[in-house]
Amino acid sequence: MTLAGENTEHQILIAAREIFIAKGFEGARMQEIADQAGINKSLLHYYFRSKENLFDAVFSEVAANLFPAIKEVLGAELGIMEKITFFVKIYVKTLYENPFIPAFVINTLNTNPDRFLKYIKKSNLNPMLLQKQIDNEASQGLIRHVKAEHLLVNIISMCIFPFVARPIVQNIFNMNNEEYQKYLESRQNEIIDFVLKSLTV
Amino acid sequence: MTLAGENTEHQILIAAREIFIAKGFEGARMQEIADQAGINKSLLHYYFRSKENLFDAVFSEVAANLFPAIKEVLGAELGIMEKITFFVKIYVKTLYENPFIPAFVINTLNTNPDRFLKYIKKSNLNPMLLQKQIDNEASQGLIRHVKAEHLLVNIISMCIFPFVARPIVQNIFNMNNEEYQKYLESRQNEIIDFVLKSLTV
DNA sequence: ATTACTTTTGACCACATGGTTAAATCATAC
DNA sequence: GTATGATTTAACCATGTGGTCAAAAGTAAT
Repeated sequence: MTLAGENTEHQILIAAREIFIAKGFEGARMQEIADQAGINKSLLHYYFRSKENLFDAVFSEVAANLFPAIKEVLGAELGIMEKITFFVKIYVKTLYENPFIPAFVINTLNTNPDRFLKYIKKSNLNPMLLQKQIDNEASQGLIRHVKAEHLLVNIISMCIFPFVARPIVQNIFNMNNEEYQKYLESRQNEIIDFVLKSLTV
Repeated sequence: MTLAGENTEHQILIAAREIFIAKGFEGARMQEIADQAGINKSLLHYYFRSKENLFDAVFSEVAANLFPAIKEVLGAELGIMEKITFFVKIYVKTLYENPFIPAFVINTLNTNPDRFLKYIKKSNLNPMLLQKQIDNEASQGLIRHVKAEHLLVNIISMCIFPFVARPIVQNIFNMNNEEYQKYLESRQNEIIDFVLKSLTV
């Protein structure tokens, strides 16, 4: 593959990513992706045989970037409290920079479950270790005892939800866009506070 | 409108609801809805002029059922602790009975924001009252001080997320379907615990 | 039974969609 | 510069889509 080719392919992926994220698999149009990439529609099929293939290329890349952050932090050499603090900060920041990805993944997850199953690639995210650490620190009286599958889901829920349900939340609390940005930022510390307080013995 | 007509219209709405929830607006096919309802495709257009209209009828009904529960509980004559307990129990139960609705709403919200805006119908959900109550109980030393817009979002996040991200969560924690059902049930008390512990002074 | 009206159907249409193909253009090596 | 292979394009195609329409079937009153 020559340089021109690689560049084109990259342009296509960028364009496809944008369109697919905005409209989902069914809502996206090959022509629109081509326009966005500034190329002929046939080129899409030249580089990626079909819409499915193109989507897969986009989705696998997007989905792949969702887990490493979690995994890395959870595996770090830190106490639970510090891990949580680190995780929330990193995760919310990541979401802040890619605010539409969670809704895209959730959408794909629920309307094309089969398509998603290809990428489950055993996330290698082993919650057993986290549970061990929790049990350990709990027996030392540092935190109260909780189940990892609840703690982790609780934290991730609170991080992600304001991004996927933004219009609702924004409306209920009567915020304009600027205020919502600030709200999202302020949630970092609020979530950390909320969780740590809850873990206090 | 005769009885036959009302019945047919109802059948259509039931079928449309099922298909739209499963596949979203773009993914749903009028023919499929007609088949599901056991009628001719033309009848869809006879009762609802267009796909948009049919979707609107479905969505407004589905969305409308999302808020009253929240509103009712929040307005009740209960202390914060009791309100939270009640709310989580009612809400998770509702979700349990309609597990695909949150993803459907989130999907619509994000891929067709304009379509959603029609239904914002000032939810009448006034968080000011909740904030007043929080401030009040906090000054009495019953709970610590928190902001309503964070507390409410935190609680709702933890209730909804496991339903919209089920495949991911189920995979990470290696649960089969039965185990996930139990997990969802067990979350009721876990969430309540988590929140109440966090509110302790 | 006839009339007037609503409900239901099958045939049809215009158009958008994903995809194909053959030719044109571009690079690169000789 | 010419031959060879990769890249790009324009013109098409088959099919699926939402939607229309006129006719058929059903319903109820007279």
